[in-house]
Amino acid sequence: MISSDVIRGYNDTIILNLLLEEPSYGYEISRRIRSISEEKYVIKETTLYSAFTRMEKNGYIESFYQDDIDSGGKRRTYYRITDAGRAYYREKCEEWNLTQDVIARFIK
Amino acid sequence: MISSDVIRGYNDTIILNLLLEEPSYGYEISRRIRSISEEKYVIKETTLYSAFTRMEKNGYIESFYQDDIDSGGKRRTYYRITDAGRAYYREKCEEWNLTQDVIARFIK
DNA sequence: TGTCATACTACGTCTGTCGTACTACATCTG
DNA sequence: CAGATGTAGTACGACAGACGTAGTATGACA
Repeated sequence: MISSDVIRGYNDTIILNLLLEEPSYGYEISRRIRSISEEKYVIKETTLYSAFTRMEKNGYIESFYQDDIDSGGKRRTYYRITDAGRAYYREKCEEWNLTQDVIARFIK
Repeated sequence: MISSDVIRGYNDTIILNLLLEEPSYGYEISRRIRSISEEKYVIKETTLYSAFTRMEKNGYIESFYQDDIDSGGKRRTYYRITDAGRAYYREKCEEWNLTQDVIARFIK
């Protein structure tokens, strides 16, 4: 099991990747990261929600409220990726590929 | 070009990798990282030297002084990897492989 | 003589993650 | 009916690693 700390700097990218498909909210994002990573990575709540705040401030995502019927009319904060967010995601993907390549030269 | 920040947490691993072969000192490590990465990664001096301090404190490396003839008898601080350092390096390599695999699932 | 390369050290700042704790509602279980 | 568990967050302070800036000191080279 991995900690958010070793993924530091790429939590935002992971979240944006999931928001590419459709708007979502904290708890769902959290569960999806967990299942996609096959339980290898469980993001901390504080890490997740502070990423939302930061990314909304940076204009990478936008929030809106939605009262879902299936959860007994519970109000959730949904997030939607913006064009700036999509651009940032692409940049981070390129950066990641470079980084990965560099680190690989020093790892056995 | 990559910053030390995106490699955060793996600078120590990179340094240890170079020390696996033979003891070395700051400036040389710096140049080797630069050349091995083909100028893609240039570690900051402060990052490098604080990594030395941290790793010596953790027992992963040991320092010794050597007055080199080829550099006009200049005194350099050399570092040598310890057994604990080798073990730590192996752990970090495994962690890296896991992390890489997880992040890859969220990167296009 | 001055600039460049070498070889560091000191100190304070910043960012992202973490730990802990707390709220609130719904559903499930004994 | 109570209490545990799952859902869906918020608040706040601590911490570690990287960064920026600056300064020291030596030797080589032009």
